[in-house]
Amino acid sequence: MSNPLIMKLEHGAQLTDEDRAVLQHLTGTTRRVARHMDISPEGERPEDVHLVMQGFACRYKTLRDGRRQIMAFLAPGDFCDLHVAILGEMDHSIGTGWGCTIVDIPRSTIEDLTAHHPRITRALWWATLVDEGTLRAWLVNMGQCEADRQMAHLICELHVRLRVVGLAGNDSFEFPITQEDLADTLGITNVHVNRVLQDLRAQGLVEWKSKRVRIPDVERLRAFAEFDPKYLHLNRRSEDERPFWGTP
Amino acid sequence: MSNPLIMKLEHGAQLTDEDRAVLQHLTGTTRRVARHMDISPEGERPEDVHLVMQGFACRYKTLRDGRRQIMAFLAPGDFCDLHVAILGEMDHSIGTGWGCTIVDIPRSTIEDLTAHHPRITRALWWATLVDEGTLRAWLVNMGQCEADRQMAHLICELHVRLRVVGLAGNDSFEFPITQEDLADTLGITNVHVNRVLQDLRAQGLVEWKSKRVRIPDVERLRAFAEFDPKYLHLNRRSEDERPFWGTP
DNA sequence: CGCGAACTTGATATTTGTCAACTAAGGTGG
DNA sequence: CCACCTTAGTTGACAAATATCAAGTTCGCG
Repeated sequence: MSNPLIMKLEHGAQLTDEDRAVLQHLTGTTRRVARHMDISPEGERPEDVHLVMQGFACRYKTLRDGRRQIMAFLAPGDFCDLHVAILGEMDHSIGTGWGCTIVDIPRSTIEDLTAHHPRITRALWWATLVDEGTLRAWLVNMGQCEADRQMAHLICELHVRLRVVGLAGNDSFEFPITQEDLADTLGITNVHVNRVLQDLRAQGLVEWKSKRVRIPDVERLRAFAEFDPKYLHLNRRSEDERPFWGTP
Repeated sequence: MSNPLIMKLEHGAQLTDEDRAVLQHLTGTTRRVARHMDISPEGERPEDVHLVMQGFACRYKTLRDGRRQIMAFLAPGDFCDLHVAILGEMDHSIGTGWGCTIVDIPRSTIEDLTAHHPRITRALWWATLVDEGTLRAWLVNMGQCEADRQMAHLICELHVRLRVVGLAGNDSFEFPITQEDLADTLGITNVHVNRVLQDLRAQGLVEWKSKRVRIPDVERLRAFAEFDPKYLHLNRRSEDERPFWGTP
């Protein structure tokens, strides 16, 4: 079983075999979205809920003068717009930075799900609240840290999140993003991103070569970034402690 | 009727008279919390849900070296930690910057409420999702805007939010916060806050004298800040359009 | 192999931070 | 009601972080 949604939600609630079966058979249309396309543009009132199955999407907002801020990376197992129905319409856009596979799930399917499966409902709200916690962590990061710490923190976060869905090894993961996109994420220029990365490489904290990120010493990078994964609220952490924290 | 919680939730769902009556009689212990006190410290697993009734609280996180980032201002009608039970424990702190009145509501009371009043439940989730939208707006603001725009944007947001609960007039409101706290909010130094404020004053965009903020020309400030209140998802906006947008 | 996108580098400008002093405001005890 | 004292706000000189602009260089793909 390698459904990223299930792998993720296991960390947010105690699922039963029945819950897992229900999630495994969530029906929807699977489609491949090419790079630089919008999945769900700002202002729309989406009929479907969108779930990332493979690759990465991102939440972003474009300002009038063309500047762009990326507010979240959406990895496999992440919903793009789960509860947007309550708010009415999207106040930002969802795009694929680099191409990904999406499942479009009718809103009614989700409503069915939450009407009959309380543990799943709870897990879905857990995921939403973790998204909010992640946003808070990004805000702290952006407000209080210099660019090198910010970058390191982001890498640490991605490492943990991708491990949860089986997409990161002990010390590395694929992350096909340009330095320009990173700049729009951290709120700095692409030139500065480049310099910061070189600096991290020179310090031996990060290797980042052609879409693959490697972290030679996870503990050292976490210390540098003052990274504490608590905000991700991965409740089954005890089980995963060993693999998460690297070489035994 | 001037219960700020009801005034706010009216914007998130269609409440009935019965809903309003239930909210009006929400039971809890009212207490006054002095300035610079914590209502709900990081790491705690609070028994009660905390609702601000008067004055301001803030969500914040302190880093090891003492730097602090304020992530939200909590005004009358705002819950501090409504859904924290799902996450397990607080990943940040709630404090009173400047003294406020809080109602401690037992978690069981909230659970009763959501079990029997679907419209209220929906309104409470709406409030949580708006908090998340606000956080996204702050992130965009912080990532893409210079300090003067950030400050202007924050003032525009507070103006709208305080109008909703009847605490702001057409062009002014009370906001008892120090420049130091503002600095921790925008991620800049207090010295820079001071200079930015003087700049805004010189441009005639904002008056801010002894805890009272006045906006001589709301439209002009909004244009300067590129402020669009859509992210606050105030659904009854049509009714309020006139007073919100100033002189007819 | 060639072309466009992504990445890298250098020189310089702007924004913001740091430090340190000073002034104004508000609250308290005499 | 005043003197004092603490806190908040203001100012200036200078340093550091980051942006801007412009020109390479490398990489990956057709």
